[in-house]
Amino acid sequence: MERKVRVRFAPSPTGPLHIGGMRTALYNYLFARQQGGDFLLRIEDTDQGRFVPGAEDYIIEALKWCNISPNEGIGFGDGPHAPYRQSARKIMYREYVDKLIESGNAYYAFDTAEELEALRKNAEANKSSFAYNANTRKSLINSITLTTEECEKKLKNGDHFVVRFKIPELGQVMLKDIVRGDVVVEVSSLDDKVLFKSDGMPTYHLANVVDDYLMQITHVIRGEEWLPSAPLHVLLYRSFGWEQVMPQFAHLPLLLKPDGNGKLSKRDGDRLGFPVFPLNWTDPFTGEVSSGYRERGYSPEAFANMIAVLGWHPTGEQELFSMDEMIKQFSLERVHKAGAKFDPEKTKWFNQQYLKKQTDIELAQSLSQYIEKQPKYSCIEESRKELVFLETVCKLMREKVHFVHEIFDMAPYFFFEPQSYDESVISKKWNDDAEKVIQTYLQSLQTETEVKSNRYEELFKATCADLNLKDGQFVQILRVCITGMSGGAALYDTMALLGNDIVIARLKFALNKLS
RNA sequence: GGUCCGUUCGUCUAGGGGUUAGGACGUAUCCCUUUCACGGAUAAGACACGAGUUCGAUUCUCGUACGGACUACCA
Repeated sequence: MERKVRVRFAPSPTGPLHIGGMRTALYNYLFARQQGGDFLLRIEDTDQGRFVPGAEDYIIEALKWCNISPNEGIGFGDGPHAPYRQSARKIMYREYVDKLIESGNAYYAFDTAEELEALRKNAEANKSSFAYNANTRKSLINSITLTTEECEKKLKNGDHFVVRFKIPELGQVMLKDIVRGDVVVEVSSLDDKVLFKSDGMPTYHLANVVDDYLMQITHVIRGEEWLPSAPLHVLLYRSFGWEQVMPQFAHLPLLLKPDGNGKLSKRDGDRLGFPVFPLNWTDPFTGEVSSGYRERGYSPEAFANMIAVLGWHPTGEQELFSMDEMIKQFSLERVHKAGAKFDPEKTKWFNQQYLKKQTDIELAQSLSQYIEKQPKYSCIEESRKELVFLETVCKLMREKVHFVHEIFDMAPYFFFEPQSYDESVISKKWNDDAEKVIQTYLQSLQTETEVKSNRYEELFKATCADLNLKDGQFVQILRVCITGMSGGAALYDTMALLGNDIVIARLKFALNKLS
């Protein structure tokens, strides 16, 4: 019988999600939406020692920002399988561990962490390695080596114990992975992983399998770092007798560092100057702030598009995909096998592409929000904060930027009176002729009212012609006098927007400063 | 070390037994343009290596090299 597709994103709230985690969430979401299935968010907080305040809220906020909405789970209205936080499901796991112990697939182990650590160190010193497995469990302290009485006594005593999975001695596990094909592993290479910790909490392996079963998950889409433990998970399903409803696996390629090798980590962002997180994050312990894509001015659509094509691509040469297009075209079969090196440069291009799709007024609204947060906001004249003004600014600047905020950052002359003038242009082009041109132009402007863009141009050309000079040589000078800068928006349009009074004032000021 | 995964321009990728191996980012040059951009055009730039299968392999198989993940009472 065809089951309804149900997938989950199951992060651990140990810090902010980075772009790799966001991509995993996205792929789960795309797949669920395309298949008409469910997508749920489950919080895997079985390690109480790694709890980080705020991390869970961060995850929810990041998903919402990116329009990756689970239809079930923490932060999204829960659902029929609540609770969706593993710490709140704690009591359920014990029942399942007991089943495994009863069926002989798991056993109590009483070795302390220190004892095992010593064994590991020892093995390392001998250039070998220690694993709790079929060979070594016979000589360690557990319910296999202990008599039933001894074991019960220890349990009754309240001695600390863990429950370990008993890996079969012989055989192979075959894992069918949608991305990678069949992966075969000898069970003898696996070790007896802890399923149930001495603090009464399950480990990831147990909780993940039990919850996926209970929540009727059909596809496990997760990062490649889980591939090595996937055979264990298969064995777990088998031991529980759940193999018929075992989810299909799809292990996603890793996101790699832009420089060198290795998987992208939280540190790389600060080191290389680009965000690795969707949103800003302040570490609650150190106060350290890591920057996010949202705060850097990326649109969520651009962000989603850019992470989606890092490891997945449909046939053809399309690069830009709306969320709906991605939902339509996504397929796990077309996810790459190899890891993708993250390229921070290309992210800017993606944002630019999405910026181009926005209307002037939409841009003006975003720009307005940005300007309000500027320290010099109060110095800006009121009329230049108005949307109609900003709309024209955006119209003039939109082709020149990757981000809305750059409109403000790159073109301060729309908001402030220039105080200094680009030295490279002045030193090269400011001379007696230039002064004469600006002087004459200023005079003719003073006789005009309501000057339009093409009139500014006409007048400037006429001014130069009257002086027997070529206008082309002096346009740069005019630009610098008006804006202070050597590059920027279409000059005469800029002047028209600013208005004749401002233009005259700026020319006077410049003449004063430069001559 | 062991287990597993991977390898097409610098990067993201399309392709796939016979192709001038395509696109995008970035880089360079040119055109457009009074600037800066946008846009357009052009250029440089890749099938890791060695065998095998085959008339033919970048594509299939096997090795080698290189890279990566995992190897906790973390997820």
